[in-house]
Amino acid sequence: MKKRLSISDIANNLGVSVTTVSFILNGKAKEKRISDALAKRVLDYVKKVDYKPNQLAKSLRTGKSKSIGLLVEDISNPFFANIADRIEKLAYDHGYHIIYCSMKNDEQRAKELIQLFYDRQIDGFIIAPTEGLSDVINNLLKSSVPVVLFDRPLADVDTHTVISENVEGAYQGTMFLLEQKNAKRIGFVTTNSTQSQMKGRLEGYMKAVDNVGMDLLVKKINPAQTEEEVVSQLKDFISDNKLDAVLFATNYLAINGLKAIKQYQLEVDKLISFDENTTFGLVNPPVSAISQNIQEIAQEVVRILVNQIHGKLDKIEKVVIPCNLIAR
Amino acid sequence: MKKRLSISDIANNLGVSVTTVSFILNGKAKEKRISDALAKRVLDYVKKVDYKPNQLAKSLRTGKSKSIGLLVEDISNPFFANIADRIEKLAYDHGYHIIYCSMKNDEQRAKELIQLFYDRQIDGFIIAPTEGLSDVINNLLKSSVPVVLFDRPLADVDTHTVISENVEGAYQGTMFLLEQKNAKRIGFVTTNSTQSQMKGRLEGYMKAVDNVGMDLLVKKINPAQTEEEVVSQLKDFISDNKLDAVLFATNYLAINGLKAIKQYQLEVDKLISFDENTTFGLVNPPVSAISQNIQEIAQEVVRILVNQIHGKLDKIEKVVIPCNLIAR
DNA sequence: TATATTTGCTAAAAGGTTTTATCTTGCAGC
DNA sequence: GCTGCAAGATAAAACCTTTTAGCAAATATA
Repeated sequence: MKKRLSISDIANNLGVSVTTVSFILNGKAKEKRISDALAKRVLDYVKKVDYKPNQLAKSLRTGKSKSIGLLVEDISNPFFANIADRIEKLAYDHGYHIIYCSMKNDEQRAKELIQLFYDRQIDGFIIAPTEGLSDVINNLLKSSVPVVLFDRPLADVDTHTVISENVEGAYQGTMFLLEQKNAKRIGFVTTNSTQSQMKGRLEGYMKAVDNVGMDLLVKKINPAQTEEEVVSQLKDFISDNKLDAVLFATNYLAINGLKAIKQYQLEVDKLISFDENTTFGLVNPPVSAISQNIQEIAQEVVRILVNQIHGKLDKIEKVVIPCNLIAR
Repeated sequence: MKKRLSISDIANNLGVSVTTVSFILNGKAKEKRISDALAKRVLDYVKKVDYKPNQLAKSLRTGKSKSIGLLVEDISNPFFANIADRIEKLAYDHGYHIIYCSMKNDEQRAKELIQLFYDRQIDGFIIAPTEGLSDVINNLLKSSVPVVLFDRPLADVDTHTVISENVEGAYQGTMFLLEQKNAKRIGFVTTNSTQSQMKGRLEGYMKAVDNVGMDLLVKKINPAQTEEEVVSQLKDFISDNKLDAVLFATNYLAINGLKAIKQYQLEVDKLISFDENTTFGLVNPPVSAISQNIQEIAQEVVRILVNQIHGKLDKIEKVVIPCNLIAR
């Protein structure tokens, strides 16, 4: 295993000082009055031997690591997977790379990970937080570490956030069921979590239903249950309440709803869900979608974080991105 | 912004040497004959002030970073997203964390990323490679960097690999269509890539069809095309060849096949696809699946890589994991 | 009593950068 | 012949660890 070249190897081999090589490599040749001739000689040699600086040493010295920590609940959820994919690409274009992690309901582990990332001098964090994370995120902020939250803000954390227009999205989705689908009894299925995006969606549903004086029909599912339990509860909810339409607050619930409908041959056929899914047009009944604008969310998240890292942000930004309704 | 404590701050504040603190912190107190009293004093103090060692400095000194690079084609593909999720968890249990990246057909970028990860002294790589990556991976191996490939080996790269039993899986899938579904004309849809997993699946299909002397009906799709083009080609393939059954070599193709079937109301109703998808039971016609054993693949990948990093592996391991047939 | 050995601890180098402060030389101005 | 300044380069400190080699005192051995 060939030992890697260091900057001092370069300096020795060329008979110049380490400082000089460093200046040239960092584009400070002019500023530091290194002669063009020498600069060229160094650059040529560096290219010839394919020298690459040790990033660890660089980071240690500068305190910057050119990397961003991305924490989501579950990378195998298509919404997060897609957004991770976009964020990764955008960050790369800014010269940052992503260290990601999924937290999977394990708060203890999430905290450890944030600490771990912090120990690696990560330049900033992008987090779709769970509720117990307020303290540790506030600690980051206290240490002036840039943090952007997305998907859901935390009530007691005051930092940049990028979220979807959940209330309006759910409102439009419900109105779609009312006006286009002529629904009479619309159920709303959500989780028992108190995450803000879920509250927003419930609010939008309620607003629309209240508008027309329809009954509020809400089911809160505990996602910790087995799939069978969830499916069976959804069946009961749909049939007990004689629903002809359902708004699902998230993808995962819609899919379990479809399973219930198929398995128990339920009548309900006017469905809409938050978050698009490639197969929503293929299932029976088809599922319309309130689609979050993933590309735009990713763009804003990265823009804000990078600006903040570069110190170009003075006030806290709270961005809200509209959703698209995909009618089916 | 409070400056972070360093080990020398600890040493100064306690009036002991840096060396001593380091030894104690690294559990070498006994071995280095530090008195229990002092060890306790240091540990108590470290806990009290919540000191965390700087991982960069640690890595710089030891040459180990306790991190693993995971490179896949596209993290938003559910197969990769799920496997990434599992790998991440298993690696964490071994004290490693994952730096992931999706390469998105951009070979140039993939090469840069591998170099970048290498520059950060990543302890090992897990890669689902594309074909142009042979050289750069061989370079890693030449520098004795541990590498495990999964999903698809590369013909000209000799390292550890974990793959599914593609030939057998496709064979069983085809036999299922023949024997259980009583299929008469079975088409096989794959991509135009020459990746080894695709070759294996084709081989399994051919073996089964040849067995019974049926016609070979194969369509190779260029995935660079737009969705409409793909859907339209699939429609032509299915209707021109009067297929009554189709085996899709991958998830993405099956979904486009379903779109073609729905959009053009095709007759074909005996479908099976590589890779499971939550909605395959909900669509019409339902899609059976040749499901790769994601948990086991992740386990083997991590086991091999960690062993290799720890120098516990002398020979090259080539692991093949069976698939499960999910009949619908 | 003199010599080994053990105990308990530490100085300093090493790892590879960046950056501050400084050094030498040549030249212009007077 | 002196001063001041610019050009062109560099030595050394700093970032924070780990680890080698070794020191001083106490204890054991002969």
